Amino acid sequence: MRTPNGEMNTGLKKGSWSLEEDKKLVSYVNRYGIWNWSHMPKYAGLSRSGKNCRLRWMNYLKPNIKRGKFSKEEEEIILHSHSLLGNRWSAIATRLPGRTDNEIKNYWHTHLKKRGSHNLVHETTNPNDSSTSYAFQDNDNKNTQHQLNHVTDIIVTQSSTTSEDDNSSSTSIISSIEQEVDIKDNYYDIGSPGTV
DNA sequence: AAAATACACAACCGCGCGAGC
DNA sequence: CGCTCGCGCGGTTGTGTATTT
Repeated sequence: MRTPNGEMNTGLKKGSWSLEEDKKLVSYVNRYGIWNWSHMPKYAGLSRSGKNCRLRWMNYLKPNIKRGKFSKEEEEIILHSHSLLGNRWSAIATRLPGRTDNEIKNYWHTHLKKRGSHNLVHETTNPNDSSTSYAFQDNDNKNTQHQLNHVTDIIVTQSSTTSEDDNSSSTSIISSIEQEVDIKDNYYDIGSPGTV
């Protein structure tokens, strides 16, 4: 979109994808599968970089990708996940089957960022229920973010073992997120020497 | 009706990580 | 052990569209 139909010195096309290009990529992947993104475009007859093809496939052409507006439930999941994981969009995306990290990231920046995690705290925190106070009070808490990186693997693993087909309810997902909070809390209880 | 502004989203870029040599 | 390559991720940008003035 940046440079519609533009071309670089490398001869690789950039910018928006044409229907023809989409068709080529889809039919190639359907026929031969994904084996090597950097070599694939040549065989698929595309003047695109492998990276470009991968991005297009992952964010737009891949089967089962959900398009259109986010539901209230999805929104909730994003807010919850973001409060836990921060800007780890790919991790958040694993909780929303059919949604891509890019889509979630865009949605966050355009719809949810304004509300921010502060709002989430206000929305979810029950004064009588301290268990909901896990939402970050400070988005810029980089140390916390850094530490959270270590637990994300656990979280993602758990997510993949939790049944998560398209029909899974948001409440079950959110409750699994809340279980993750326990994991996180335990992690902090144990502590990580040398890291502050 | 036209211009200005805000919003939404596809796509690009750079970086880091892991695997293979 | 160090280097190269490919992949994936997150931040950011640019353009089309909608809304407001």
